[in-house]
Amino acid sequence: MTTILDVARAAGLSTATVSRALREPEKVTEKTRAKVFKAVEAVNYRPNMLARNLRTDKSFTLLVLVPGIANPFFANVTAGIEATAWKRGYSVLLGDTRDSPEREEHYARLVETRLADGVIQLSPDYAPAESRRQAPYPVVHACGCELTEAPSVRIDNVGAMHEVVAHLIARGHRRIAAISGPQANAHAIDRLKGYRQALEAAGIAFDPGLVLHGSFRMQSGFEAAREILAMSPRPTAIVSINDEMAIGAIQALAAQGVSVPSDIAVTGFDDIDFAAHSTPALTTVRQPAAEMGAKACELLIDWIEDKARDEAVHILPHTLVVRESSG
Amino acid sequence: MTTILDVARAAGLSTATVSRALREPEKVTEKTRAKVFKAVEAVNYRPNMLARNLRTDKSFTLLVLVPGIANPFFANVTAGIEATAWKRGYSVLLGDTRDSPEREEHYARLVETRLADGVIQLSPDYAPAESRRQAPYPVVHACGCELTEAPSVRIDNVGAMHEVVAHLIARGHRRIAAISGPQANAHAIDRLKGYRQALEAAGIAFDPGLVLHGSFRMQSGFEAAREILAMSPRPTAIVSINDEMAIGAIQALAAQGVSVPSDIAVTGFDDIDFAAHSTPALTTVRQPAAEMGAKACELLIDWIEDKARDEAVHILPHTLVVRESSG
DNA sequence: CTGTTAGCGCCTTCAT
DNA sequence: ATGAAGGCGCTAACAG
Repeated sequence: MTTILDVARAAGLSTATVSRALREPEKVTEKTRAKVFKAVEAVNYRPNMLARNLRTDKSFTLLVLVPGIANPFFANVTAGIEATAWKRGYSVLLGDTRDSPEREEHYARLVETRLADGVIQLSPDYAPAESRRQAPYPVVHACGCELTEAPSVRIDNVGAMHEVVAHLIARGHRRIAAISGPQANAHAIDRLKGYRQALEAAGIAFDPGLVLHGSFRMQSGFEAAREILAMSPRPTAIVSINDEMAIGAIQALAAQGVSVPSDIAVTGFDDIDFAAHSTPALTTVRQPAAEMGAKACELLIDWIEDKARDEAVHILPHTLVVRESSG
Repeated sequence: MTTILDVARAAGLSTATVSRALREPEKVTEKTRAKVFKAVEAVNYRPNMLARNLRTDKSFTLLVLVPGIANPFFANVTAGIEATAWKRGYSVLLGDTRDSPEREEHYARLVETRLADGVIQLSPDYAPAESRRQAPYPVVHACGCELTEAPSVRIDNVGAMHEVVAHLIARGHRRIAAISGPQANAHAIDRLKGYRQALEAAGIAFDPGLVLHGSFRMQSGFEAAREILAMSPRPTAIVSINDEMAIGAIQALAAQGVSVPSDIAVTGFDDIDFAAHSTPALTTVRQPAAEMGAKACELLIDWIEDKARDEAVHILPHTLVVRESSG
């Protein structure tokens, strides 16, 4: 293995000068720089980052904590993070928590061992505020909820779901079922809040019996739709808290010969790629996934490098995308 | 920051003993071990991995090169990799190449700087065989093609597509269009080969005019389907090389009032989650995505740790999953 | 079984 | 502008 010493010898210089030529080229003569570069080529030198990392006590690595990388929305956020990290010279460590506390604990440990300079968290309920404030390393949330503290990025989940429901009400719907997520899920809570607000604004009484709790997965949307079909009177619209469950619901409806949107309208949330290409195309809320990841990544790297923590909650714009499924 | 020296002092031992107690507990007295653990707790010690990595010249990190993490199939392979890496004490660095040579080059550089102990490549045409053989670090392919060398994991792409086409032929189809991928894509080449073989076996002449080249994305499947509808005589079936393009095609067909499968049958490839929940549900080939990732990860770690390179190409079983879209 | 000691490769004062 | 030298925190011989 060739080291910086090999380069120094080949160039007839000291290791200190080689190091400078490589990291702060302006602090070195033009001629010296050329000699160094030539020597680097000659001995095919690659700096040993393990050594550099130890010496500088930085890993230039970001840990991304994802509840599930197979979820297209999170995959897109992650892609945005990776793109930005790449631009700024950082690498991305992938931590798939699978909503397991054990795994989160493990990955938290990883940062404490200096393997990452900071964390981007995609799950809003990862850590209670108290423990987060005490985290000995920078943490930024990319998909926050109402309670998520700065520095963080999110959309207005409450307002977005409010718009969705208002859209359905404007279409004449008054009995609107909701497919929510796990009871304690922060995004589910926010979006359900928007659902209730919209009903209230329209003078429609909230009926807890119309709210079902799924798991964010297609299958649970499928099952929820069957339950909804059994309700009487039968709802004329279903809002789902994410696109996957909406797609599962549409399938269940189609299987029962219930036509969407003419019999029942369905809406999703996220605007993953498949939403635009489902049959019928899904009305949903577009979250700027990649931008959310990118912004969170910027905030984190700024924090790491400037030592200055951004104290803002960045609320990115969402869009109600009306397609066929809402009539 | 607390170091191993702090622990040693708190325990009244040498740093060497502390190191042993932590890494090779069996080489140390029960009593010593207890003292060390207590001291670790007392000073809240976390080993500095940057130092350990330098000293041992290992990073316990694997670089995963993905053509696009937003692609659900690759996301699932990655999830399989992460799960196995976690079990064996490794971390996963995510490298999204976006099919860009510049990015691949960059990430290759990363491994040469010791930031990763090896690479798992998900794109079969990443590097020509020649350069791979010379790679100074372990590389394992998780989604190989016919030409991919060992150590690697793949399915029988040729045989799988052969089955798909044979299935359609058995249903009475003789004019079968294909939505392929980019001309040079290795998976596209393999699968197209299976398509031709199946036609040949049935005595159906291969018609290059029936083969369209997409980009693996839904939109390109959508566009391809429109072209297919304009063909005369019109094909009675469409095989797509992946599920996304098949879903895009189904949407285009539905938009034109063409019914699937009664007017035209459609098949996909991969069996991503959405395939089972599309309308109509998609006939496709199930690739064991997570298992492929897991196996590749095992091979890579074995190689890294044993210094013994597995010389086999592991061909995992696929399954033809017949659903509604093929009639 | 435990302690002493010598680096891993690099960066960074401190001199010159 | 360049060089000499020390040390980041840890592990691995080598002694005892």
